[in-house]
Amino acid sequence: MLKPETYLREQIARALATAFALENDLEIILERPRQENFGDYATTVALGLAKTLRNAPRSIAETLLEHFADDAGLVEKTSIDGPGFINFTLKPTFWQQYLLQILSEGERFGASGWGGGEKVQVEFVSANPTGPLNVVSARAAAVGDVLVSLFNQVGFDAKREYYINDAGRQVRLLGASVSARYMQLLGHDEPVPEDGYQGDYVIDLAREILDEDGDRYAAQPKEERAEKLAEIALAKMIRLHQAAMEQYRVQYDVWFRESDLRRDNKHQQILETLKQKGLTYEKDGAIWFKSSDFGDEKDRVLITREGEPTYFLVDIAYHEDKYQRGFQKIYDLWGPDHHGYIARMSAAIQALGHPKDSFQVRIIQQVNMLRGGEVVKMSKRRGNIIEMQEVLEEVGIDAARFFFIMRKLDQPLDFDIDLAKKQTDENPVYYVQYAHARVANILEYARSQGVEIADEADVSVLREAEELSVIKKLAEYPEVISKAAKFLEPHRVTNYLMELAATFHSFYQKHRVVSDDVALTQARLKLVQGTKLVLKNALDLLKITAPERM
RNA sequence: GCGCCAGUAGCUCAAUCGGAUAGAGCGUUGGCCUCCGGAGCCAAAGGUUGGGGGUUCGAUUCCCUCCUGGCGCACCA
Repeated sequence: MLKPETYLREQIARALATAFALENDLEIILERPRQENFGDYATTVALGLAKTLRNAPRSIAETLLEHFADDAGLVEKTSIDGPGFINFTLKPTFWQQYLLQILSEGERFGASGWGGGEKVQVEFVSANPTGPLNVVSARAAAVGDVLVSLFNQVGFDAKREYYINDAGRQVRLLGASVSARYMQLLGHDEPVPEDGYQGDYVIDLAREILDEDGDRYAAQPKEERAEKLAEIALAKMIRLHQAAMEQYRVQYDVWFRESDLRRDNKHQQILETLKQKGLTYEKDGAIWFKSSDFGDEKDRVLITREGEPTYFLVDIAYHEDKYQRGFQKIYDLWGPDHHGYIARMSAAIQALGHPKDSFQVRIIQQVNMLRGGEVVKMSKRRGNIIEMQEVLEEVGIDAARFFFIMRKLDQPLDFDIDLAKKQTDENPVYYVQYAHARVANILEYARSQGVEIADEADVSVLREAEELSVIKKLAEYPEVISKAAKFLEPHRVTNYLMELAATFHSFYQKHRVVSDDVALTQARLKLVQGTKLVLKNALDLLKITAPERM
C-alpha cells in the first residue's frame, strides 16, 4: 500500500540529495497543516536547513521544489508559504484510489510492522486481592488493555499480565480480619485488627464461608484459623477479580502469583545476585540495596530487621522474571500512590544489567467520580469505596471503556457518571456509535432499494470537498494508531473516532448516497463502506461495540 | 522542605518532535427534517494558553523564576 507520507518523504529526500548533495539520514518532518487551504501535507525541512545551508528558508524551498520529481505523478500542487513551509496537495485521483486500497486492506487497515515482533509486556491493574476493585483499577484495565492492542497493531508481540500479591503481610491482615468477622457472626467478641480491613465486603466473605463450611473453624486456634480463612478468602477475591476483568472484556495472558515467586525462592536468588555485585550492605540489622547508586534518592531495605523479605525485594525478583521470560520491553501501569516507587524499581532494573529504557512505568492517575456534580471519595481501608462493578453496572461497559480511554492516562480524570449514562448527544460514546449505526443503515437501505453493492466502482466521481474530506480522514487512521502506540496515548484513538464521526455526519448531511445516479451511488457506497470499516476497526481495538442499529 | 505531574474558552479537554490564524465537545444564541435515522448538521459569541523573564526566523510546547492545585517522599504493599 502506497502511503502518502512515505512517498512524499522519499521524493523530498531525493530532491534534497540532488539539489544540495545532502546525506539521506536527515529526518524529513511531514505534517498535516492545520488549515485545509494549505494543502494535504507540509514539510519544514527548508526552515530547518536554513542554518546549515546558510541560506534563506524560502530560497532553499524554491531550489528544493525545482528538483522535486514527483515520480508517480501524485502531486497536484506545491507552494511555499509563510516563512518557508512547503505545502503539497495531492491529486483527487490519489485519494480516490486510496479509498479502494483501504477497503482492500479490510480489518488490517491501520496495522503496521514497525514493532518488528519485539516481545513486550504490559502489566496492569494488579490490585491487591485483599479488597474489591476500585475505579482506578477500571481505568487501568481499559488503558492497559488498549495499549496492548495498540502495540500488537503496530507489530509488537505484546502480552497482558496481572500480578497477584497473594503473599505477605496484607494477606495475613486479611486473614485476621475475616477471622474476626467470622467469629463475630458466631457471637464471639473478636475485634478486627486496627490496621486490618474494615470494609463490609469482609463481613460478606465471612458470611459466605460460614454458609459454605459452617462453624468448623471456630474451634481452631486463632492463628491457624486466620491462616485458613486467609487462604479461602483470597481464592474468592481472586476469582471475583478475574470475573470482573473478563466481564470488562480484558483477556489476560498471564495471572502471575507472588506466592509462586516465594515458593521458588526467586527473591533469595536475586538477593544473592545483588550481594555478589557488591550492591548490598547491612545496617541496623537490615539488609539494604544501594539504589542510590542508580539514581534513587536513598537506599532501600531488602530484608527487614526481623528477617522478612520486603515487598520491594520480591518485586525485583518478579521483574527479573519478566526479563527471563524473554520480554524486551516492560511497561507497568501503577496507581497514583506508587509514584515514589518508580525510582527504586528502575534502579534495581539497571543494577541487574538491563537497559534503563527497557522498563517504563506510567502512573494511572486518580479518578474522581462525579455524581450530581459532587465528588465521591474513596478509601479501600475504610471500605467506603466505589467499586468497579458498580460503575460498570451503572454506566455500561462501552461507556466506561470510552470514558477511561478518552483522557491522557497520567492526568486525573473526572468521570461524570450522569453524563456517561445519558443516551443523548452530550455523550461522545453515543455520537461515535451513532455514526456507525447510521453508516450501517445506509448500506441496509441501499439493499432494500434493490441496489446491488458492486465489488468494483468507479470512484473517480468522488470529487466533492466533503467526499475527499472523508477519505483524507480515513487515511489518517494508521498514523493515529502509530502515534497512540508510540507515545502510549490511547486517547488519540477516541479523539480520532469523534473526528471521523463528525466528518462523516457532515458529508451525510450535504450529500445523498443512494440516488438515481447509479455510478455515483456505487462510488459513495464505497465511501460509506470505508467509513464503516475504519469506525469498526477503531472500535474493535477499544473493545467497544460497533452497533448496526441503536 | 524535597521530588514528580499539571494549570489552555463558562465547564471537560485537544493541539502532530518548536511551526502557519491555539481547536473540539458540552453549555449559550440563531438557523436546518415532503428526502438514506434530527442520537444529526450549519452558523455566531466566547482566549493576555496562571504571572514574569529568557532561548530563535517562530514558544501552549524548551530553560529560569514566582503563584496555584494534585500526588509522592516506610525496615506497608
